[in-house]
Amino acid sequence: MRIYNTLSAEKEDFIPLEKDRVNMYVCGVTVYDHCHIGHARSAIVFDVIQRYLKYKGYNVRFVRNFTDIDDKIINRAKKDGIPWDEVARKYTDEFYNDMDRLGVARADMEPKATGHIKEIIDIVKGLIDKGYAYESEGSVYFSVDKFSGYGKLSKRDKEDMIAGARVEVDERKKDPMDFALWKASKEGEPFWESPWGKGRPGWHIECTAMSIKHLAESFDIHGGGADLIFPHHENEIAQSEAYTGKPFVKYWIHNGFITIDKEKMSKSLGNFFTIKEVLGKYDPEVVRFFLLATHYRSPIEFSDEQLKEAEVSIDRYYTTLIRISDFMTGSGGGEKTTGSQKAFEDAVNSFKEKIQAAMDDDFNTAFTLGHIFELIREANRFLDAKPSGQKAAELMLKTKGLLSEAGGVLNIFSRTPDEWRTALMRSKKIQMTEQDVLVKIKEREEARQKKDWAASDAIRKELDEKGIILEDKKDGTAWKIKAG
RNA sequence: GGCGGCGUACCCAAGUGGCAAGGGAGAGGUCUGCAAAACCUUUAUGCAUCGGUUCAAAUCCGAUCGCCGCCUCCA
Repeated sequence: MRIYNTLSAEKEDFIPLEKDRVNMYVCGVTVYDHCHIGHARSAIVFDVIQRYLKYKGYNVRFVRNFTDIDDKIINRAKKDGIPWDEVARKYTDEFYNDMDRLGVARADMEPKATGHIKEIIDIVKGLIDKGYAYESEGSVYFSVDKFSGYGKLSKRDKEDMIAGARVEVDERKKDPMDFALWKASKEGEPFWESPWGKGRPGWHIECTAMSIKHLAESFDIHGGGADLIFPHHENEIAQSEAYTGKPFVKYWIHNGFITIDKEKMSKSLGNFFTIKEVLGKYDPEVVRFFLLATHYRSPIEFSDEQLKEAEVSIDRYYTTLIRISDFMTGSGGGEKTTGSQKAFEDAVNSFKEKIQAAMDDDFNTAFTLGHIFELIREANRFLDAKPSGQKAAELMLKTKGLLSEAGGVLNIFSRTPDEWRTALMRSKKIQMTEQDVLVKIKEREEARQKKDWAASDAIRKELDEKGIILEDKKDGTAWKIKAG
């Protein structure tokens, strides 16, 4: 398996520190507001990575934190006139609600910064003792100059950064590049007692404390959005390696952004859609598919059109599933081989290998989806040739299993076609009930018996205008929701 | 200004040295009472542009143009 490592800036063979075991830490969210679709991308990307590692047989320990104390939370609390911890609680609940809907699994450990104040203080003390940090007016800063590897993740040196000009000016720091490990609290702000007085943790230190506590001083994978590379992850490396004297993380994985009109979606630009908004228009599976149809490191332009295409693609999957089960229930008869059987068998037999090769190559979910649709095409082609008999049934059953296994890693394609149709009815806000549709189908069937094609077509048209498509089959009329 | 990334068909998007995946849209066809679905054919001798290396380049190297990100809280 190969993974692109931000630290080395190239794809590397994945060799965990401990055989068959993967320790993985992903930066979660700061709970001060609703999550937007960019947060969804990050969560889904690492959810899939975590699922695939488990699928490969690794014993994965996956930690995803919550930042539940921070300036933004304090400001939000002031603005809303509620206690800061209520803000944190509220948006933690919102996060879970969004993630559950998106099919993002819970991590094995989901620690919070405020639950690790003691560990944080111990590390800050340790860093002061080792000479990497200093106290100033009740705050503690990390001295960037003391850590020689500073900049190795974000590939920049100190001079470059200062040349960038926008470096925070703060009288209390010895050097403008230094960052806070512990922040003295102002009047009326939440605080914890510490050797340096009342205060709260800086942003970066919580991840050091929690990853060391719940994983180890050195672990395999650390992930997050690409915007965390600097300063967050760079600072994490500095303080962690200074503290332990050991390499902090072996593989750094960062996902790309979602863009709107080519610009990064962000809170500050205001060009974002919340997860809730998007899920008001599209089924969660559609959102997941849309986000996984592009490689995790590439930017994704958020687009209604692309979301609709994702919906059409998923519909193609479930439509094929219906064809397969129609075939299974109707398949009797003698063995009948067809011309397309060989190609289909090849596709079936090579499928698993292709999927794993795609995922092994830096988690290429887009390529994986390509393979899935290749198999779908072969299955449809095979069915078009009207095969029959035991051998054909076995092949179809195997196909169904393979598709479901691949879908399982991505956590899509896990519903029944009926559930998908119901989900589409909901997300497209179709006004008719299933019962209404069945009544119309019956009416039309009667017209068709009488060969009253005008009446029959009128009903088809009427339903079509409501987004419902009728399909006449040998044993009756089926219906589906128009996707896209 | 420094550092990094991207540019593949009408749209989206894989592919990082060996015949250009996949999805959508378009056109034609098979099937159908008509449809839908599905399948078949078709749509890049071409991968921003110009050079170079190589038996072989979308892929490696150099230059140019365009777009974006990070350097400040950010997924």
